[in-house]
Amino acid sequence: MGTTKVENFSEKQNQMAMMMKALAHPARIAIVDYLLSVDTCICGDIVNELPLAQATISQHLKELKNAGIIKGSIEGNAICYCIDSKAITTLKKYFENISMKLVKKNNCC
Amino acid sequence: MGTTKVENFSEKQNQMAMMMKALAHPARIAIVDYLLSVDTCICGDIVNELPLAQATISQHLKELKNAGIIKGSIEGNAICYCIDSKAITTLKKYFENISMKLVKKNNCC
DNA sequence: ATTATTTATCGTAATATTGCGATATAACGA
DNA sequence: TCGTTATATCGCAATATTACGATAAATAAT
Repeated sequence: MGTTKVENFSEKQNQMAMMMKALAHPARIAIVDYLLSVDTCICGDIVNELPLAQATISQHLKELKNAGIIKGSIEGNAICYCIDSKAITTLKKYFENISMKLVKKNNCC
Repeated sequence: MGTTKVENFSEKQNQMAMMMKALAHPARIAIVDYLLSVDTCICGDIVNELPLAQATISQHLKELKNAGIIKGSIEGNAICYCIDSKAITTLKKYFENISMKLVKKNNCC
């Protein structure tokens, strides 16, 4: 136990859950916030922006990258991170679809 | 350690992360899927729909309810659950806002 | 070449999550 | 009242997550 029973759910459901999980932490939301706040996506100073140790932030960035929320490319000494709009579009569509379906329903509660 | 350093992040960031966390599990995505698939929100047969024990599903429903994703009202013997459109709107707007900001940016990556 | 800067990884401790059987609670029907 | 049905809660075991210091790796600057 303790393990999610992934095999019982659809590919899409698992994928959706994975993306949500990547954003299910305030530090990772803060990272996304920060990436949006800067003009270009050339960064490398995320560590100074967040009140967490460098190792911790590196771990959070890895999770965001694994889920496809951000992507990073090596820029000389530092690494340039930015948001992957593809993932955002998927998530946006997911909620827009739910929203649309809810309007069509006679929500009794 | 092991605890999220909630105090270091904004109210909004923590709230956003909490909602995402509620959806960060395939079973909970499946529950939302199911609630959308039925016409009315009068249910009470979620347990038969998912390949998980009743205790587990009850726990997942509790988490969704705590995060404000669903709401439930007692309907005689059973409980009527449905999606709370308020939460969905918040999440939808969050991603629409990111999407909009990304368009305005010269994404270099 | 040596040192500084930046990011990743390892190891580890503390805590959280997942899942389920067992049991409790509460309303319904006979 | 008594059994049935629906949901919640408890307690526990297995596993995952969070956080960080230490250290590694890789490039930049001197």
